Amino acid sequence: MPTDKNIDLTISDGHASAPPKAAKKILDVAYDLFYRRGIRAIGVDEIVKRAGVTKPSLYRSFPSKDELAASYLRQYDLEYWERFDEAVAAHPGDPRAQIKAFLTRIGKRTQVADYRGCGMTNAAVEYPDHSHPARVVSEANKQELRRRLRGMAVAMGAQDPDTLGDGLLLLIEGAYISGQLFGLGGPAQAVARNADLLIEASLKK
Amino acid sequence: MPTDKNIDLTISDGHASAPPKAAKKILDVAYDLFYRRGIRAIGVDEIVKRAGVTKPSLYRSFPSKDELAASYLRQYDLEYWERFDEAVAAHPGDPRAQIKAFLTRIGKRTQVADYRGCGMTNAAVEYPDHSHPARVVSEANKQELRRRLRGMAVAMGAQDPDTLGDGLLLLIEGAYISGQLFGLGGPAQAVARNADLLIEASLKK
DNA sequence: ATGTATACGTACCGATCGGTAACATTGTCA
DNA sequence: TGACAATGTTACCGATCGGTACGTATACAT
Repeated sequence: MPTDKNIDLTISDGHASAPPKAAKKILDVAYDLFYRRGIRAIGVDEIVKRAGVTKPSLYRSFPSKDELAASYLRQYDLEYWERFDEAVAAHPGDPRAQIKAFLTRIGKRTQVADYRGCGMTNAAVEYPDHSHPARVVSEANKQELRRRLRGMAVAMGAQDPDTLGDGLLLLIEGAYISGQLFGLGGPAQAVARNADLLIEASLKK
Repeated sequence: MPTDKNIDLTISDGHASAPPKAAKKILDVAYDLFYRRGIRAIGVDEIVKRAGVTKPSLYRSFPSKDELAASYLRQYDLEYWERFDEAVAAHPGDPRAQIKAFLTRIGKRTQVADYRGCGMTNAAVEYPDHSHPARVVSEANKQELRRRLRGMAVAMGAQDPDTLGDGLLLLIEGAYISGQLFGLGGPAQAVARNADLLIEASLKK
């Protein structure tokens, strides 16, 4: 294989600062593989092969496969809140519209073949042990989601904000899971509609 | 086919007339291990060791580990619909109360330490490949759940029964997942309350 | 040019994975 | 007693698992 090491060293990087490039390629490939096929299903050999690097390179940047999985989820966490904040920013001061926008987006994303749900949720299912590095990241992400949803339920003026926030979380998690269980035409496409019904029923009258 | 169906009808009492069947012990142990710690996380060696049998015994009763996992889920399916039908039978002719009973039970089950959610859901997360034997069982179970919930939504007199049925399914799946993510005090304890709110908001007026 | 630090590659480790071959032992029933 | 089916015993297979010892190449500052 003529994988010349000089051709793709710089991926149109802005400046000449040189954080390790192998680490980025590894994390990118691991992200894709872990998300699509599951963490336990992917071996480190496949990661380094697809990344065009070698195993020692992986273990110089990451202490273990478990820690690589945690890094994958930390990256996932960043992008997750980016999407969340986009929905929030699109409707300033209107939490109900923010939720609707976020859920509509989720509902759309679930309606593609081979949708794989939420990487955080999936990782928690794969690693029941609460002390696993990947699970720690996953649980923190979900705690934060709960916190935000309950806060938005307060801002919406719900009679029982905690119950509404938790109800929205249940609908969201249900969408992630049933999206990958049912594929196209599944229940996840109804998540925004149901959330809006639930919100309507939960407001102070 | 060397292995017959081997459906147990062991009398299995204190007398020496019924040798405990290896297949049953294997399936019982696999059930417990697969459910609590995940299918991919458990090796066949651990199963046979805990079952007090040997590996050839496992492979005389089950063609492969994947098929053993499918058998585990078929057993899970049986017990799942037993619990479902119990809630239904407790409130004849009252689908709303049936749902409430079923969801109250789920909400309670989630409020224990180390709750592990739904074995069907977990298996689907562990095996994204739709052709995997375990996933086939899992998807069939969820299709049936969707069918029943939509039917009950019709019987409740919902304005849009399919939407309500799917909304209930999302809440249920959300409870399974968030139950194992949050543990005690998590959002899953609010599943019955939210389902009732959603039902109330979905009925014809 | 040379030292030094960093990035990378070759080759390998022991353990475990799912699965099997060949044979010995047991209990049951005819 | 003989036949049969189920299970146990031991040893083994190739593949893959996560992880590492150790030598080599490149970059840069002196």
